[in-house]
Amino acid sequence: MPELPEVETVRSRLAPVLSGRRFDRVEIFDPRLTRPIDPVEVATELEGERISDVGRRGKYLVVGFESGRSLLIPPRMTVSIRHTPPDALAVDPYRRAVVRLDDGSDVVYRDVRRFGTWLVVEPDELEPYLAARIGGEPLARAFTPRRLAERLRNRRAPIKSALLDQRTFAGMGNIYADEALWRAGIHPLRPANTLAAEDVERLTRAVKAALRAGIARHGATLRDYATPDGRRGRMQHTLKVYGRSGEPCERCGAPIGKTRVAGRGTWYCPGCQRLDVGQAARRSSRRPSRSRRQSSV
DNA sequence: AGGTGGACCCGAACGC
DNA sequence: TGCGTTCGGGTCCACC
Repeated sequence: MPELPEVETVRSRLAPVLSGRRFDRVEIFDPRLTRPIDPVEVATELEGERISDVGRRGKYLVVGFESGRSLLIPPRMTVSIRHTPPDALAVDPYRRAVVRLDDGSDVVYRDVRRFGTWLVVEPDELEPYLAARIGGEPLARAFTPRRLAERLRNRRAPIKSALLDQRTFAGMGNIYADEALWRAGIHPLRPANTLAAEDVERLTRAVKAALRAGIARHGATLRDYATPDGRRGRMQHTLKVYGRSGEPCERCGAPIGKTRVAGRGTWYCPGCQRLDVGQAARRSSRRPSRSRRQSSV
């Protein structure tokens, strides 16, 4: 499920090869992709547009054109985007769109579950559209413990629910939320507004570290996700808790547990992500030095 | 108003 | 072996 690290990996691979290229021919095979707008209308609109940049906001891929328009692509669950020589890939039933660029190469868009969408927005529509849906970028300098604390202050929901809410900040999904909470030593069910300043500080660092780890390994390929050149990510090999029920926590040795939060499968360490009060004292007694614990985050 | 759960999708995993 | 059922997960939306 593409989250920020996966979308960022796709963006960084596509940007150098797409920038300056023109959409020569656009074929959309699935009307759901552009619903409620007619796919032929969207395809016609896109043909002739020249790409100025390939950006990202949260989990949205943002293809910017020289005209000032943008193509917004949230990959949701099962999208993969490949950049290939012309007609290089075998046709498969989940191919939803193909763009032929003016250098003859193809951008092939695949989506098994059809949750992904394409939306063309005018220059003045982009920011309002995004602002209504997502908060700030967690890897930006402006994402500080103070900022995060503000976003969590009035929220009684479990901290994991708050992390999955894209308006808290943009880009967390189910995998990296669990990973960040493990790194911060915070139980996923902890009410967000009960985090102490120190907890929020650790969580801020943990969020950045978890996302950066994902980017460094080109994302996590659990099933459908692939980089634009067709390779798998490597992050799935180094996840600390996600999908690891019963395996020993690498920090305290307790078997990783699984529960359900906000309707999502949720993995955590019952040993070092305690829900009860007094957890901070117990946790710090497990680790000799504070600086060492921070370095693991 | 904040929070929760169903709908949308469809392959994989599971159960009988 | 084969079939029906359940699961999962990002986002929107109805409902509490």
